[in-house]
Amino acid sequence: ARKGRPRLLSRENFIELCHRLTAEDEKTFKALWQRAALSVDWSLEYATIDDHCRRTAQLSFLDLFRKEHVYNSSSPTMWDVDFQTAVAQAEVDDRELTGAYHRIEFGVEDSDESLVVATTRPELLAACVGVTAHPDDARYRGLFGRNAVTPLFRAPVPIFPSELADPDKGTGILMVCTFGDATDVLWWREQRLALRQLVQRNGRLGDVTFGSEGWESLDPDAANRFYAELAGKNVKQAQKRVVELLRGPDGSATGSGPPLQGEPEPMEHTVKFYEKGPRPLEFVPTRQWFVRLMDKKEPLLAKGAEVKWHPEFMHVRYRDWTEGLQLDWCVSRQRHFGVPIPVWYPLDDAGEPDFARPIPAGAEQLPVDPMAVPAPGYEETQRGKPGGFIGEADVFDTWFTSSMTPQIGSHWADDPERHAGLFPADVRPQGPEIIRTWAFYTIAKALLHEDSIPWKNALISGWVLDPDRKKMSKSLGNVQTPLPYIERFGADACRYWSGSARLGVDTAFDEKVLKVGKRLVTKLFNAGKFVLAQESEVQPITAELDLAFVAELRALVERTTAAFEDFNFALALQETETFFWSRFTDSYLELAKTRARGDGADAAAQGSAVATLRLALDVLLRLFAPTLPYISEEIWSWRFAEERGEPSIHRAPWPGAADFGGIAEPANAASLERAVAAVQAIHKAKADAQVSAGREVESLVLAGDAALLEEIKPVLGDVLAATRVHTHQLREAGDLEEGVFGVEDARFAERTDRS
RNA sequence: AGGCACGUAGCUCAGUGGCUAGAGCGCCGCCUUGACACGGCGGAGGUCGGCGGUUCAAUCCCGCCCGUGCCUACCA
Repeated sequence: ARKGRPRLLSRENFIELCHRLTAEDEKTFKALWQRAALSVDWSLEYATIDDHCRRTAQLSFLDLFRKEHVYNSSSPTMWDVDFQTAVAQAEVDDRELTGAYHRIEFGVEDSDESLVVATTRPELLAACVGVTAHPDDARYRGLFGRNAVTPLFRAPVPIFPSELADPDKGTGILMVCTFGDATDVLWWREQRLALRQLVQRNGRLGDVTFGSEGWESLDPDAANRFYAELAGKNVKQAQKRVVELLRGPDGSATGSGPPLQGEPEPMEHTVKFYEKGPRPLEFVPTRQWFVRLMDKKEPLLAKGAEVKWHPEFMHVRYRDWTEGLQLDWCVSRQRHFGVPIPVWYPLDDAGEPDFARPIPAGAEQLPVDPMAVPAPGYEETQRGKPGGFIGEADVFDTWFTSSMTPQIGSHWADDPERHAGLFPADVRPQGPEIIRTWAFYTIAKALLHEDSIPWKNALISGWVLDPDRKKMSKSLGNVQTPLPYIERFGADACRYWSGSARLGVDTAFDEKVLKVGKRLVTKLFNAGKFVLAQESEVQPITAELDLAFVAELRALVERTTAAFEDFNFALALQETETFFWSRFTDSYLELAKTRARGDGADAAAQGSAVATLRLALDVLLRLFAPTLPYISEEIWSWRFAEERGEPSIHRAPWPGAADFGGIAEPANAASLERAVAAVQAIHKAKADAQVSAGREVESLVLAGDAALLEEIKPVLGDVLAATRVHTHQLREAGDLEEGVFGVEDARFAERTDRS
């Protein structure tokens, strides 16, 4: 509606354009999500504007209507003058603005007394309907019950006491207007003050006539003369002009000079804005539909406590928001594109709508547009005619539909059996900034419809911050989209990065993490290539080194599974990654590779190593699969897909006891650790001698304490093979650190060129 | 102003009432290794924001303070 341009479009054309645009956006998003390998069942795809969702949202309304949880009323509502629609509390943003206290002298009726109010909104002076101060404020106690007289417009308005007035703010006495802010609305209701609505829906001051009913003035001619200068102006323009008028002596309510006392005094204050709006919200009386929530804080809090929040402290945000609710949920929006509110209103003989007797749609006719279809029991020809009907033109707040996400998925509206099986849902993943909207309204709907929670777990992510730790936003121009990174690093690397972020913790975007992810993918590729290149026959796993490694692998599966079950996918990834890198590729694989190739090993020992390598790859791939779907699927396809008769790793069973059946425990759980320590000592000896780790060793002496030497024996063959030691001796030494080997008298072979 | 979270190596982040506080990146040195140089080995680098307290023992628990982010309130 801004700048008036879209108004050239008809409602129908506008809606048509919206459909076209959303279809394009959907395509883009779907392509991105598929590229990012989101494991979505695309057969269940929906759009919140499609028939199924419109039916669900409208059915939700009808259910709430039947249960009397919704009502329509004409009352001051937060209104965005640019978007020209009502907004809900949850869509409001506070912004710091510089304003100014304007001190304005009022008269007191039938006396020569005066008072000075302080206001930041002098342009609403014509809408002043009262004056109030704190009951204990000695300065003003004598004025309560009498009338003040406004300058310029000479309107007599009641002076009343209110606890809400702060004696320390401004002058301690203030004018009540219809409507400057939420407190004005409160006073207007409590004191049953007059309604002098000045600001119109378009944000401009309307036409009013002082001296007419509701616009009383002691001097209507003067009032109208002044007001003529303001009518039609927007709020900002009107403020400028009214201040000029107040600087003149003519408008004084006391005859003692200009009403404006001194110069306006700049101050900082917070003002409510629609989250997308450029100008402050106004309170404008309009007819709106509301969902009654203010009387349901207790059950809302109870349902919130039933949900398991991850991380737990996010529950506090829900609680704080719910406890702080101040208004029922305004669900009607004055927009073209959206889900229509499925009601009509009967017209009386004079053609006036009876809003107190709305006609709801029948459940069987959903989805329905009351602007296109006649009310039940009426003919289309009766639309707009006396004795006929009109259709509701408003649409729902988008959250009214989005709050039904679990029910949309479970087909609450048309498949009770499916709904019973899928509701409440297991998990809601979402961002922290929409706890007060998406999460809150979804919980509210589940409560109102079925006295249920909508989902058992709420997973609240953190934010991705830009590299300077600032929140990404359009206005800062620091927003990143995933596609360029998917192209540069691959989808798996991007998923590695997002999968590393802890729930509820903000993470600065860092390309380094993508590089690490890409490196992991490459390493997996190479490790997979090596493991599956070992073609010799698989034998039972019996070698001590292999058994010790398998025992560690089994423990890893348990830790990773537990982490996933706790929704701690970052820990699951970290556990698997660390194990893969340090225990598998750096340790076990290096130790077992010679034996697996068959160099000097018997068939049983070789087969044991090959079996272990295959098992490790098989299990690790499946542990990685949720985070790195592409590379794990690729490697899986090389051999396991056919072997297992399961083409996709993503449908293979999760690793568990079945993978470890019949494999014995190692004689010594620390066997792998001992072997690693021995290799490390020999590598260090080579590094000290500045020869490559691959250099053959003619002979060396491996030193260690007696227990250590005993423990190394079962895996010594693998150690010597991995380090290419030809002959060795063991020597008992007491002067080494615990668990550490020493290498003595190493004689390295001459370097030989490999052919 | 209140609430919640965070503050750990140059950077991005793990972590625990007790072994010498960790990883990756970056940095320095060595190794052109046979799945992988997008690799391997070795190394330097930290008063765990500050000050108090509880404890035999605190980076971790408690209090206060400083800084950062978010939420809520203030909106004359």
